[in-house]
Amino acid sequence: MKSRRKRAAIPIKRNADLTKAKILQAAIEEFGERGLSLAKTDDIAERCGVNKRMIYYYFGSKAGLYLAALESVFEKLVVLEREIDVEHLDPPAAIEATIKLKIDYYVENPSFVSFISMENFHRARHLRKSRKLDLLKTPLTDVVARILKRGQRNGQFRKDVEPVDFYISICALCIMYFSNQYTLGAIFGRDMISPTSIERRKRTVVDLVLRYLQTGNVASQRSRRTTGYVSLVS
Amino acid sequence: MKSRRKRAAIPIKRNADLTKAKILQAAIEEFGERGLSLAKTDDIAERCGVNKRMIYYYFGSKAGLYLAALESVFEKLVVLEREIDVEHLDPPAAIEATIKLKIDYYVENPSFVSFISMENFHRARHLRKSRKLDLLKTPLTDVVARILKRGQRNGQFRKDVEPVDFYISICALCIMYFSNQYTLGAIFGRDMISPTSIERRKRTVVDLVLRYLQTGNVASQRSRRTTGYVSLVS
Amino acid sequence: MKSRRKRAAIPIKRNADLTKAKILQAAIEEFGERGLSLAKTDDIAERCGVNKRMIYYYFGSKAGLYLAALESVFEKLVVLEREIDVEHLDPPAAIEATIKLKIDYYVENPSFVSFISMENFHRARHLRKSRKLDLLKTPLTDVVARILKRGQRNGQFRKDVEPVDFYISICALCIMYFSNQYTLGAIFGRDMISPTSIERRKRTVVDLVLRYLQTGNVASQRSRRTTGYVSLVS
Amino acid sequence: MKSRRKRAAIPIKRNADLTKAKILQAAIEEFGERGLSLAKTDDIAERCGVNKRMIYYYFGSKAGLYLAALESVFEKLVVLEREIDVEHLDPPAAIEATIKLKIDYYVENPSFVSFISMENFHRARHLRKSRKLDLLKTPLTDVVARILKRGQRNGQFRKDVEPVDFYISICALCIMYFSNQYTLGAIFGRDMISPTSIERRKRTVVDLVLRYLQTGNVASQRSRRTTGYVSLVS
DNA sequence: CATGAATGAGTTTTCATTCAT
DNA sequence: AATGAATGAAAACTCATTCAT
Repeated sequence: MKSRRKRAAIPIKRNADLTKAKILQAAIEEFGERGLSLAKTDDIAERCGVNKRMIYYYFGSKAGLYLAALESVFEKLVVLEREIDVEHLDPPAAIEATIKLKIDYYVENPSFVSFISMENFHRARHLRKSRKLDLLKTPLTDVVARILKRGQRNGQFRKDVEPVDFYISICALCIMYFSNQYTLGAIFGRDMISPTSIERRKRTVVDLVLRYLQTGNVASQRSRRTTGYVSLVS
Repeated sequence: MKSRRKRAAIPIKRNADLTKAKILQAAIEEFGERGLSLAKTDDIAERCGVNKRMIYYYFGSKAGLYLAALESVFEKLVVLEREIDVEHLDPPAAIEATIKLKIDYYVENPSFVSFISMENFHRARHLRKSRKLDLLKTPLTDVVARILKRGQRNGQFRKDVEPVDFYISICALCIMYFSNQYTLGAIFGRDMISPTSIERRKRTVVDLVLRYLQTGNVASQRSRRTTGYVSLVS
Repeated sequence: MKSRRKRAAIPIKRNADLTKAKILQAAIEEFGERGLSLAKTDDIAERCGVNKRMIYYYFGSKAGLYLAALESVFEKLVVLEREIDVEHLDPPAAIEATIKLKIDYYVENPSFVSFISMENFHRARHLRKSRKLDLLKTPLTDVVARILKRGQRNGQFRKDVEPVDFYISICALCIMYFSNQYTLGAIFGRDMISPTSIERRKRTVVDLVLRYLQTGNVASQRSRRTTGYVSLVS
Repeated sequence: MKSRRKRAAIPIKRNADLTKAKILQAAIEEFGERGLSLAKTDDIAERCGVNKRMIYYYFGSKAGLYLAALESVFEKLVVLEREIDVEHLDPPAAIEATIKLKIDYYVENPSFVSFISMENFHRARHLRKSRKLDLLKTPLTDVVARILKRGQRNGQFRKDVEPVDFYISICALCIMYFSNQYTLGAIFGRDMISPTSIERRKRTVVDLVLRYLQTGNVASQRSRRTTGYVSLVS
C-alpha cells in the first residue's frame, strides 16, 4: 500500500509490507500453537526475526495482532469456498467438494482450527469485535445454502432440511475430527492425521451427509420419547 | 455445606475432605470458564472461600489441580453412559438414548466441553499423563460399539460401518454444537442453547445418525473424484 | 487492624501494617521528589526495603499507591489545622497562627507541596477520585472562615471579604513561595528556605493579610480602568 | 501555512524556519498540557504535522526542545512587562496595571503557568542551564522595583517594603490562582477561570497589594509570638 | 530537508509458589 | 489444618532515539 521504492535497486532492507506480513504469519503460527494467553510477543518477534517493537508499531497490541491473525485465517477459508463452482456442479458433487475442501483446509491450516477453539473459549469476544468478519459471515453459509436449494429443486435432496442446522452438521463432522484430534488420538491410540485416516474421514462424512439428504428414506424417528432414557433437558 | 463431623470422632478428616471437594469444584468451574492459563489460583481460592495455600497442600500445584479436575469431569460422563441399558433397548432407541444423554450432559456440564477443548489445545498433554483415564478409555466407545453390533446382527443396521469412525461422528455431531456455540452464535446471530435450539439439535443428530445406519440406502458415492474440485491432500 | 499476634514474643518479621506504612512513606517521598510519571515502583520498593510485589499487594497499582500517598499528606495537614484553637484566640492571632502553621507544614513536608503541584498538572484527576478527600474539603476552609466571621462580628475585620477568595489568597501567599522556590531561587539567587528567609516570609504574609482585614482603610481602587494598560480579558 | 517561498530565492530556508516554528509551538502546548515526562515526541510531531526526525534535526533532543519552549514562553512575558509605562503612570495605577497584565498573561498562556510548575518540579534544572534566561532575570523584578521606588519617594507607599519579597507576594497572589486552579476547583467546586471569577480575582489582588503599600496603617504585629501556636520552624 | 521503519533499554504488572506462624 | 504475607521470575508495553532512503 505504501512505501513504494523509487528505484527497485537495492535488495530491500526496510520493507513495511514484508515486515508486517512476516509478523502476521508468525503470529498465526504462535497463537495457533500456544493460544492467546500463552503466546509470547517475544517469541513471535523471534520467530520472524523482527524487532518486538514492530508488533506494536504495526498492530498496536498483542490483542490487535491476535485479531489480525484471526481475520486472516477466516478470510482465506472464505475465499477458497467461494471458488467452488456451485452453479455447474451436480448438487451431490458440490456437497462433496465442499466437505473435502473444508477438510483439506483444516489439514493444511491447523492454526485455523486452533483459532476456532480459542474464540469459543473467549466466548467469541474478538470475533464479535471484528469489522472484517462481519463481511465474511454471509458467504460462509451461503455456498452450502445455495447447493442445498438447487438439490431440493432438482428433487435430488429432501425438502425438510433447515440450511443453518444442516451447515452446522457439516462443519461439526469436518472440524471436530481436527479440533479434537489429540484427545481422540489419546483415547483411540491412533494417528488421526495420517493420509489414510484423513481419506477415510472424508468418505465417512460425505456418506453421512449425502444419505441424510437423500429423498425417500424410511422414517426412523418413531421411537422418540419411548426409550428408557429420559432427557434431562426440557 | 453439609456433612459437618457426623460423630465428632473424625472431625479433622471430614473437614479436610470437604475443603478438598470445594477446591475441586471451584477448579472445575474456573478452569472451565477461563482455561488453564487464564485461571488464577487466587480466584479459585476465593471462589470456594479456602486459603490459597490449601491448593498446594491438597493438589501440589496448579497443574495437579487441573489434572484432578479433568479426571473428575470425564469420570462423571463415563459413569452416566454406562447406565444406558444397551442390552434391552431396541438398537435405534439405544443410539437415540446415547445421543440425548451426551447432549444433555454437555448442556449441564459446560465445563466438560471446555476441558475437552483445552486438552486438545494442549495436545492432550495432561490427559495422557493421567492414570485414571486409562480406565475410562474403553468404556467410552464400548457402549456405542455394542449397540452397533447388536443392530448389525439384527439386520437393522448396515454392516459396513466402522465403530470408531462412527463413534467419532456421533461425538462430533453432539459436542461441536456446544464447543463452538459462541462462534456459531456470533456468526448466525442465534442463541444456541435455548431449550428449543437444543431440542432441534437433538432431532437433527438422531435423524442424521439413524439414516446413516439404515440398510438398503441408495449408494451416493459414485461421483467421488469426478467433481471439479481436486483434493489437496494425498 | 488485622494480624494480631497471639503472643508478642518474637521480633516481628511479618507485619502487614508496618510493611504498608513503610511503602506509603517511601511513596510520599519518591512521588514528591520525582512526580507520578518519573517515580519508579522499583525505587520505591528499594527505598523501603520491601519486595516490589507488595506495592501491588497492598495498593493495587502504582496509581493506587499515588492516591494513598496523596490522601495521606492532605489528611495530615487537615488534622493539624483543626488543632488551632479558633474559639479562644484573638482573631488576628488566630489568622497569624494559621499562616504560620501552613508555612511550617510546607517547610517540613515538601512532599505536600509537590503533590499539590502534581495534582494540578493532572487536572486534579486523582484528587477528584478520592473518597477520603471529599471528607477533608470542608475542614480545609472551615477554620479560616470561622476566624473571619468572629473577627467581623468583633468589628476587628472589615465586612466585605469573601471567605473563599480570602482563603485562596492566604494559601497563595503561603504556598507559592515553596512550590516555586527553585525558579525564585534561580532568578533571585537566594536560598529561599533558610530559617531567616522563612521567618521574613512569615512576617510579610501575616502583615499583608492583617492589613487587608483591617477596618477603616482608605479606598485605593478609584483608579480602576483608568490605567494606561487595557485588560485583555473580558 | 503562509510565507511559502516569497521569491523562489531562499525557499529552503523559509520552509525550515516554518517547520522549526511549528515544532516549537506544538512543544509549548504539549509540554504545557502533559509535562516533560508525559509529553511524547510522537505526539508533538503529529500535532504539528512534521516528521518526528525533525525534532532531532532542529533541537537535538527532547530535552533540547523543552528548553527552547521554556525560553520562549518566558521571553514573551518579559517583553510584555517592559511595555508598561512605569514612568508616566501614577504608582498605584502602575501596580494595578502590572497585576492585571500578569493575570491576563496567565489566562491566555496556560502553558507559561505549566512551565513554571514544571521547572519547580525539576528544581529549575533546565532554567539554570539556559543562557537566554540570564538576560531575562533582571527585567522581571525591575519593573515592580521601579514602581515601588517612585511610590515611596512620592510618599504614596510605605517605606519598609522589601522589593524582592514584595515582588514574590504579587506573583504568588497572581499565579497561584492559575497554577492551582484544578485543585482549587475540585475543592471549592467552582470554575476558576470564568471571566467573572477572573475579574474578582484581579480586584482582590489589587486591593490586597495596594492596602499593603498604604502609609499610615495601624500596626497589627504586636501579637506575634503570643498566640497559642508555637512555630515548629526555627 | 524530509520521512517511515527500526531499535533497545526500561517499567509496570502479573502470578504461581513458598514462608512463618 | 489453616492462613496472610512475601517472593522472584516473567511478560506486555512504552518511548526516545537512530537508520536508510
